[in-house]
Amino acid sequence: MDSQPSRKELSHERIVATAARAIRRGGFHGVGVADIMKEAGLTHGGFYAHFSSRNALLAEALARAGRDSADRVAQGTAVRRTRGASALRGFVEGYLSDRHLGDIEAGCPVAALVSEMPRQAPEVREAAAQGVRGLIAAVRRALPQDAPADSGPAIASQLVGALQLARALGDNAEGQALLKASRRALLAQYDRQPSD
Amino acid sequence: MDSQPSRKELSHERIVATAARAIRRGGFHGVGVADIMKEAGLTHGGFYAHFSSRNALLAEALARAGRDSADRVAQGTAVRRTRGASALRGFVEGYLSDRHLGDIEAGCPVAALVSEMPRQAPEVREAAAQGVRGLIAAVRRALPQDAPADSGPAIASQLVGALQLARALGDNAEGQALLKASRRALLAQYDRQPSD
DNA sequence: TGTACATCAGTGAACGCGCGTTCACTGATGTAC
DNA sequence: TGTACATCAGTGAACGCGCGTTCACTGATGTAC
Repeated sequence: MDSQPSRKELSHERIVATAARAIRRGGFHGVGVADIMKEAGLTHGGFYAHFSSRNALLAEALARAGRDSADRVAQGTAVRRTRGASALRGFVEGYLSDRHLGDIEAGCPVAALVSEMPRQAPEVREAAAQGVRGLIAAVRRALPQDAPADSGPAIASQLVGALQLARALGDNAEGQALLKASRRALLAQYDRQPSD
Repeated sequence: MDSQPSRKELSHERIVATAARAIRRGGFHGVGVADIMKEAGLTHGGFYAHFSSRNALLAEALARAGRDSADRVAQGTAVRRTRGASALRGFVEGYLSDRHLGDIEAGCPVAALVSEMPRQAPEVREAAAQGVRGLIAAVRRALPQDAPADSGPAIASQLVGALQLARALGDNAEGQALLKASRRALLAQYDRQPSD
């Protein structure tokens, strides 16, 4: 198995990881092939030895961003659980945290990119749809067993929407206030142990 | 008063209206100055007699899109109210309708553009923040007087998020199902006369 | 263990293209007498 | 009412620039004997 990644595989990996951050920071249109290659420590000429097109990289980077972000969210949720929070509370407080508000680059790619998704090429859209499905599934996993079936998509919508609206208002008091209001409303409705 | 708009004012108006649709269709990066001017029946050379920069147009177009969309939503809500729906139900069913799902171009600019907003130039961001505030205010107006203060931002988040996630999944059964789930969850929580 | 050669990953110049912006000019509109 | 001129809105060519993509080449890695 891939115990010894080749030099090329290492470069590929590095390019994808760089792009995964870059698209969340600058949007799908925001960063060019040359920028990404440079940030990965390479020159742009070698790009097409790794990817058949710019869109192929975008699709791969989006999938990668989704995995990275899911790991991060799961980790944050776990930490909050050890402090006694329910799974849902842990998830919501992590996702709608001031930290996530400010850290687009390492945050949820769905929140960073959704409104651009419908305008992407088919291969990118497919990766985007997978990202959305993955987020909904993650929310569902954090819900109690007896939660109504509709609440997965509904909560995912609220999480994504709130983070985006807050970011549009700015990483400041106004944005943070919106985040806090959404956290409260969400937890008041779905969580068994209201506090905060 | 401006009873007789000059020829130039008419052109200006036409450019802004065209751009207001174009940015929702193609995103802030998706349409160029020349495209918009052409679609408005002009040549691109005259652009800078109307706007100091491309960003100035984007800001104006965004504000215009917000007003147009608010009018449309208010109208749809009014129609639903005559059929006996509560203000909130009318609002939610209009905003999360299959029609709105498919009609990005004439729909809510916040849903069409939020995730791109934080990456825009200051003047565009300001118009964007106003759009978000306007949407939250519109939601608040549709809420019963005794609704908790947090629910305005929370519901606005859910509306914007759901429409976007549905669009990312596609204007098809999957997207429509997500929309329906969100409608249900929202109305079950906030509306007094559950049905559907 | 060392040499000769083939393979491979990455380089950097070049391409065609579309973009935002500028500007000298034209033709239409409106005003002065 | 008609002519002469000034103002104004819009035209179309041109600019510099950055982008995605291609390609001939280089230097390093790995294999054969």
